[in-house]
Amino acid sequence: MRELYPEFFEERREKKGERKGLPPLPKAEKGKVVTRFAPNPDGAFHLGNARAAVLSHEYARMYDGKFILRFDDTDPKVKRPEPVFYEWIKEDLEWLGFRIDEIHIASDRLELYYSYAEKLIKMGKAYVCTCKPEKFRELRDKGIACPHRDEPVEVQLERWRKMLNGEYKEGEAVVRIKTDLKHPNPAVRDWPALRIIDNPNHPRTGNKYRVWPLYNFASAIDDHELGVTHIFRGQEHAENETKQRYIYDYLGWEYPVTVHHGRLSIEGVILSKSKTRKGIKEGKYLGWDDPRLGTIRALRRRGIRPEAIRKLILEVGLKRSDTTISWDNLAAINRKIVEPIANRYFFVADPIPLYIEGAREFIAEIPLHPDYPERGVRRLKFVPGRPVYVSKDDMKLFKPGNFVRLKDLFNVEIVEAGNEIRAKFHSIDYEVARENRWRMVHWVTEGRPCEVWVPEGEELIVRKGLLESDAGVKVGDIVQFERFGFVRIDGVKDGKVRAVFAHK
RNA sequence: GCCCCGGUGGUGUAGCCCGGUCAAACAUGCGGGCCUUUCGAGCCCGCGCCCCGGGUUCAAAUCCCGGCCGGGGCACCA
Repeated sequence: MRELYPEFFEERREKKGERKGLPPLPKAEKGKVVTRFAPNPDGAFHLGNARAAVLSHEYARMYDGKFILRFDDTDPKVKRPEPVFYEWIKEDLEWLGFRIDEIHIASDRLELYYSYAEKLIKMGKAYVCTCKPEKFRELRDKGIACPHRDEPVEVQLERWRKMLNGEYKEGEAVVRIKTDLKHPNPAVRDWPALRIIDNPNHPRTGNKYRVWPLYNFASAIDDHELGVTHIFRGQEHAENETKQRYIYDYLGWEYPVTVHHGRLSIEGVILSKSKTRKGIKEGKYLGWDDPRLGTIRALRRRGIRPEAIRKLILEVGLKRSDTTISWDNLAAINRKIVEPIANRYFFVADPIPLYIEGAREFIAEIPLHPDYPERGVRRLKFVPGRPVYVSKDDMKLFKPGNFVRLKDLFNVEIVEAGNEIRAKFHSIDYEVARENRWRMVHWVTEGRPCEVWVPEGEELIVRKGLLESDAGVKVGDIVQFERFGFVRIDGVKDGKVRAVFAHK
């Protein structure tokens, strides 16, 4: 069939073919796409945020456009920004391989928001409401205008001045955007745009400003002012669009194209900012880069490569439903990237001495990477009378009468197995082990102390053991501990090595 | 309670807009085999999915209605 009518199958593939990369973006023109990523610097950047960031950046590049990083740091109180996170977020984005074309910080732009607030008040599209919050909510739920809504512009401007000059205290006045009071969603009705914070003590502006815009106001204005054409954000923002569109309509602006994606999480990895912050405070987590966490820094610390994160997010795409991917999935992507670069070493977890009788001195030469002999070898020296160490994990193989091959060394017969193991030399050749299907184990002679941190859900398991003594590892290396898994070297101190487990 | 979204193998996606070529594709996972001085990588074989019920139609994963399940929003947070 296929041979007779190749065109037929060709055509079919085109119509229903595989999607390569991201689908085209609506209303996107080469060179004119502007996207942005707008985090609040109140915590570390994590995989969940990375979805919006990667999509935004990827599309900006796909269309030769511009990618903007904007810090939405307009809440000095509830979600307080911290100086360190401005730096970290930028670093993490760069680590992911992003080219950031512009950086803007909302807290630098307060005067801009003020000018638009005033403009909207003058237009009669916004007003200063001095209702108690509960009172307003009550009216709003009934679809009734609050007493301040329809007062003349001069009165509104006077109140606005009082907000700015401090005559109103925190909680006493708020600027609201007029909307349809009968809007089916009560949250949309006359939503708040700017509020007062008495002692903001903002990390960047201190107490210079007391009137702060709320997210929907600042974001709506900035997206327009910065020329953003396409917005990618989580579906939790879908209803904010309804609110923001009022401003766009009043000012005659065109609303950007929006894509709402679902939430992205990884099974068994903690993402929540508040949970993380709490855990750190209580000493449960070591910090924002604790390997159990899903922050970009934590993933990096575990040896996850930036390409893997990007590829994962692109694979998940723009689906609107939430996705929880399994660690296996990320691991599979990462393994392909890391496998060719990771040199091999023997790490023996929970070492047990193995005494061998009848063997001569022998030096095992093992390639650093089996596929790249040019990288050289490591040498492990066996000395008669001195034990080698094997892992307790392999204990089931060490039964008297069993044969095992010490990888790249020789074959032995187990004589006795307990807190230490006795064996006698059998033969050198690998072929013998292979023909008899003897299992192979890794080992070290002296070894240097090494511990591997293995994150498992809420637990961080520390595997202590011995790493081959001459292993030339340095911090940041991603290596494979043979038969154990891929790890990233996290610290080397006084010859002691600490590694963080990535995956098998 | 009200207002939005979603629901394709164990997991993640493609296909749905424009019904047939979809007893459904890709990746991962799992089982088995080959190869290999790693239980790694690679190669081969196998397993496994259209939430349910109606309707429209010659024909439905795809369109319509209802149900069920899941997520999100309903802050002077972002």
